[in-house]
Amino acid sequence: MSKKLTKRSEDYSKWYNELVVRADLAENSAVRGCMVIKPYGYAIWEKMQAELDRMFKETGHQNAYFPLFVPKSLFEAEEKNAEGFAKECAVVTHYRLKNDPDKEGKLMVDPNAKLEEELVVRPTSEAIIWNTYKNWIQSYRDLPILVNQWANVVRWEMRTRLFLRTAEFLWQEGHTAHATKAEALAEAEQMNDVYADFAENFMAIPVVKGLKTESERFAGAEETYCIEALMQDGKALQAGTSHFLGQNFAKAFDVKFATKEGTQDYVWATSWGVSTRLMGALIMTHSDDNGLVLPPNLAPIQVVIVPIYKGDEQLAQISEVANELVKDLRAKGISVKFDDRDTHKPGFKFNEYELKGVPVRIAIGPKDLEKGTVELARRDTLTKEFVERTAVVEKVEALMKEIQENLYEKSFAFRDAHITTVENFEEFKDVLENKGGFISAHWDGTVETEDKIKELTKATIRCIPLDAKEEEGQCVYTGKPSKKRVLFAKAY
RNA sequence: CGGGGUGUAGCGUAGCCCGGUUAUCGCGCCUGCUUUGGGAGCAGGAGGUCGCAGGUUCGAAUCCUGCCACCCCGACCA
Repeated sequence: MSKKLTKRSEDYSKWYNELVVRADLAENSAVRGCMVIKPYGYAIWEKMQAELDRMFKETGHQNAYFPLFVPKSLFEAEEKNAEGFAKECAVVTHYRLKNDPDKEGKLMVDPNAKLEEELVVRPTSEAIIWNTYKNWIQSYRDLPILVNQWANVVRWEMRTRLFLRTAEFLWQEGHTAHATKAEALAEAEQMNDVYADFAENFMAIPVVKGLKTESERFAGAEETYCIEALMQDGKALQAGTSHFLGQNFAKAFDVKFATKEGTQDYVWATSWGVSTRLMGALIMTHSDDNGLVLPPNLAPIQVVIVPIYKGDEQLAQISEVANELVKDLRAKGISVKFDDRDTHKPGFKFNEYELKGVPVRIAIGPKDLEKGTVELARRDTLTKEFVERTAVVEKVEALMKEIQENLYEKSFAFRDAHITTVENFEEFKDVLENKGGFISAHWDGTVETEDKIKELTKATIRCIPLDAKEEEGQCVYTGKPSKKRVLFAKAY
């Protein structure tokens, strides 16, 4: 195996897979379609969780936990939701194994231990949660309920890809109940804004906020808000969704409440989620041919210090300087690793930390001891400079902000350059084929046209941007009148 | 589930068509010495049910049959 990664330009999928594995983020497991998230990858996910959790709580939400198993009868209560997920459900049918009488040392499913009712392993938790909410809600005084759950879900996908689509994935799912439609709608929109804020300001990933078309909408939702990001290969990635569920689940699970006026009404609902798929978005937005590039906000290690030395005596001298730096940087809340392993050479370490996306690297060698400097390297620009030892802490502190901003600006510029406005179908196909990215075009609003375009080009409507201007135009495919442009793209 | 492909050491592979000593090479791993400012060099070493089962043969990684697993392209999809 070559030491260098496959280049992005050569084979984007291969580059992605190699990067995920070699940067120590995750790997395929022995279980079909399931992935092992390795400690380094999980540390990044934990940072994301912590920030999201903070944002949820800031907007009044609390965490709770609901069962992994959903009895089939509950699962099928909301018909559209059930239908939408039916084809990818793992189902538990038995509760016991026994020794196989025909095969020594082997086990078999005990046919006498068949469950009376099958249990669906949750592909999403609306059903079990709304069945529970029924018991929690009697009056408008019980509302709103603003609950989030951190959990794993299972969707038995045919084809899987590390982080982007795995049979089991980690996510958070918020499930809220409200007394009015307006309040529920505001909640759905608010949480989509939270996601956008998180993606852009924390992950440095620019996103388009929008609404899904009817055919792309969550099964069981009245309206699906989403954030769409653009990957470096020109394909779009749905990074988060927030659904206005109307009264669909309240009706399916008979959740009524007494209003202030003394009447009975069904509860209004939302649900919203982001998953470990965001890790995929992170990787495919910022990384380069040398490996992962992490925004400082997400980096488990923000600064790594690599000593360059001959002999124990020199290492001791360098360690003294390094340890002081570690202390000073930590005092500023910066996470630092001093890599004094004697088992690897500096050049090896440089490449390793680049592969892992550590934002800033400090190298200290004999020359630096002499001059009172350190060598400071940025992962995002791959530039190096010598900095006075006394100025390092201040410099690094500034770099944390600068790199975070630079990554956002870089990906914003790329995204911006890949939103192409087109007026006719020839142009549409040409841009899709040769340039990629989002295509801003008029659409006549029908499912038929959307399907036809998908069939012909593999592009789907990623969203109807929330900030789309009213303008008179003609559908890019049928020529029928249209009042707004929508964003098309090939998607992950 | 349809169409195509692949299974050889931890990873990536040669050998297979045309059967024949001890199964090739690279990375990684172990030991020693020399090294250390961009993935070290040299020397030595360990590691294999050639996916599984059966068949043909004096002899099978190689040929035949069956099975299994995985990958790619569809359908599905956060």
